[in-house]
Amino acid sequence: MGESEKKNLTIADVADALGVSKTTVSRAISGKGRIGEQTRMRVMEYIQEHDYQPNVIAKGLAQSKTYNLCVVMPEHYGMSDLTFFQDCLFGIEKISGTVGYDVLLCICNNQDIFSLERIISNRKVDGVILMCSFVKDAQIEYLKEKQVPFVIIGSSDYPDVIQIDHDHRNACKELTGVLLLKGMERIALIGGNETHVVTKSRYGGFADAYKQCGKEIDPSLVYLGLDNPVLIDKTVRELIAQSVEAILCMDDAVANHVLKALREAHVEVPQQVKVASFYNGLLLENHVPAISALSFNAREIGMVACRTMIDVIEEVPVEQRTLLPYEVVLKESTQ
Amino acid sequence: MGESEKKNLTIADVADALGVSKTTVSRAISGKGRIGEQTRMRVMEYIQEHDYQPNVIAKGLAQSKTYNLCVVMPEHYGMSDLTFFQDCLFGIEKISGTVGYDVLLCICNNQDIFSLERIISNRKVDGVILMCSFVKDAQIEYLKEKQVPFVIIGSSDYPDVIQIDHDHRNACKELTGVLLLKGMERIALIGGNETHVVTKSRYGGFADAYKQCGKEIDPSLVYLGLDNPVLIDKTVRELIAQSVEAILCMDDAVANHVLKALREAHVEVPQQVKVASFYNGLLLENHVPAISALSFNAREIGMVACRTMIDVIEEVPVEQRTLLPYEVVLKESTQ
DNA sequence: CTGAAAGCGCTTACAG
DNA sequence: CTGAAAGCGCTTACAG
Repeated sequence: MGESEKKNLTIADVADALGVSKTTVSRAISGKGRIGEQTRMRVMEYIQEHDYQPNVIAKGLAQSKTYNLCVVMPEHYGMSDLTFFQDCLFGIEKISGTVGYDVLLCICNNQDIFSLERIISNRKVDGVILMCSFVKDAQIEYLKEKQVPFVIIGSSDYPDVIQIDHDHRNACKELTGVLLLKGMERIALIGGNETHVVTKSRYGGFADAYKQCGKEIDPSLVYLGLDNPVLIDKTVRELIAQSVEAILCMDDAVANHVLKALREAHVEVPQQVKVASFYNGLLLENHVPAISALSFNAREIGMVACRTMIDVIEEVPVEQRTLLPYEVVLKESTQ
Repeated sequence: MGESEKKNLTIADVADALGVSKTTVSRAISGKGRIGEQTRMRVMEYIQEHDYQPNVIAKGLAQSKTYNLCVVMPEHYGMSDLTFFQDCLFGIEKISGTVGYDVLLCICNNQDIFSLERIISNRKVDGVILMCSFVKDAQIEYLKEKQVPFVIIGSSDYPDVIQIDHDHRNACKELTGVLLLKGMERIALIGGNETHVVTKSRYGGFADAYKQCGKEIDPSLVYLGLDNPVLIDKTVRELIAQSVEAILCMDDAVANHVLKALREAHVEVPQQVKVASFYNGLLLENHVPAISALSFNAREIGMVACRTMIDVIEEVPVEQRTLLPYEVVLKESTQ
């Protein structure tokens, strides 16, 4: 005690101190290979007392492992994705930490996966988690080519990719169904980046609800790909002119703008027009009136994705696709 | 070509292929040590053609380096911090990638730095960047004790810590000054987490402005530590009753609630009360009326912090404190 | 200018 | 049950 503990202990140090071989120490620590209970105890005790910390990098080199996961975030994000990615990331980090893996961050956009390529060719990770996937996805194509284990958060039409997703389709179906059951005839659907796979799922759910009720979608009320406030404003005014009864928004950033446009046009929610969002982030949290929306647990999906990724790395069998539950939260805006 | 390139090339492979020693190959690649221009070229050519990728992990082990940076994000965040952290992170990643470092993510709160301890004792990083620091900061104390190189984004009263910050104090002084110069007498200041160092800086700037004008702060108009909508609501109502002329908000999440409370009380901005924010995120982006606010470049501070961290690691001298510029953006809400 | 050898700190057949 | 030795893929004095 009181020693200047500048130098880190190595496995050789503890072997020497105990008069055993490095092999024995290694075995005591890893639990692999036969070893006498006595010696094991001695080693563990010494290690505890002298605060020996194995060098994970060296261990990794010997095992051709890194104990790192790469998680790739999209470079471009909107206000509402952001909290999703953040919470999701926290979920990933939470699990990875508990099983001794670390998270290496990678920022990509679908046009430029240079950053991902660097990390992979540097062999810095054992697997990668894609937080965002696209209809045509350069990341997926690259990872498949390089035969790097990966999972995606979301869905994908690429074959053989391991997917962890929320059940957006059924969620959207259910929320749309609620409005349809109220007898609404003129329901608009707006927003949604069409390069994202989730946009297809959401639209699919919307369509499913119509089909189930035996009604037809009115294509003139569907505006996909609206990605800026000015367009949304304009669209909302058009919808009002067409005496729309309800507006479904692809996410709460869209909903936020829709609500603003409605307010400016002095249209009351929910009295004159009902509004709901297909994704519920922090943005609308304190809105008055409270906004009906789908609710997904971002942290949970991160945790499940991470668990799955590690299973893949450690070669335990996993489901090809796992679908997580959702909540339909009906509030004032659809009443 | 066409070969199944399952096995990665090693430095030994290229040495063999070229009939030189591993030493020579290593030197050709690293540029360190004497080496004939001829042989250097031969090595480089071979490497290029056969797409040899050095194993960064092995290199690191030999050099006792990791080529990883740890960036720690706070676990708890508000809507307005979030875009800051995100952009900042992107700035860090941008620079780190270009100089061959990767970013290891760590989530901490000031009570629980377990995650950071794990990464440090696993020796997974060469240095750490703290994106958020506290008046009493367990992270800083730990890193100093362990003698791990680190820099912080923000300011700190701990001795000898390398700080990269925006000049919040002068920024706040300037914005407050603008209102004071308009002849406002009753300016309120609200919001701000008092465990954050930046809250002190902001308040300091606010106070500086008063001092410069030879006026006195009215303590009954200062509400620090307001961290929830309900409290903000209540406070805004009190302020209205006290016929406040302007409300300065510590950040735009606070501003957002203030604006909402004002709207509900049918108080017009800026006609009856002026409003401005000391931090400008995405949240107020499209607000009507447009909100005056301070503007800081989060991506830039991330880049500078990362550059500084790497300089520290590579032992090039750095400034103890670097202060980045700000913009005071005056819009409708203070006119 | 070039190379043989030891070393970074672990793991893991192989032999006893 | 335990250990000597080779190996993971690099770097770097040291010697020539």
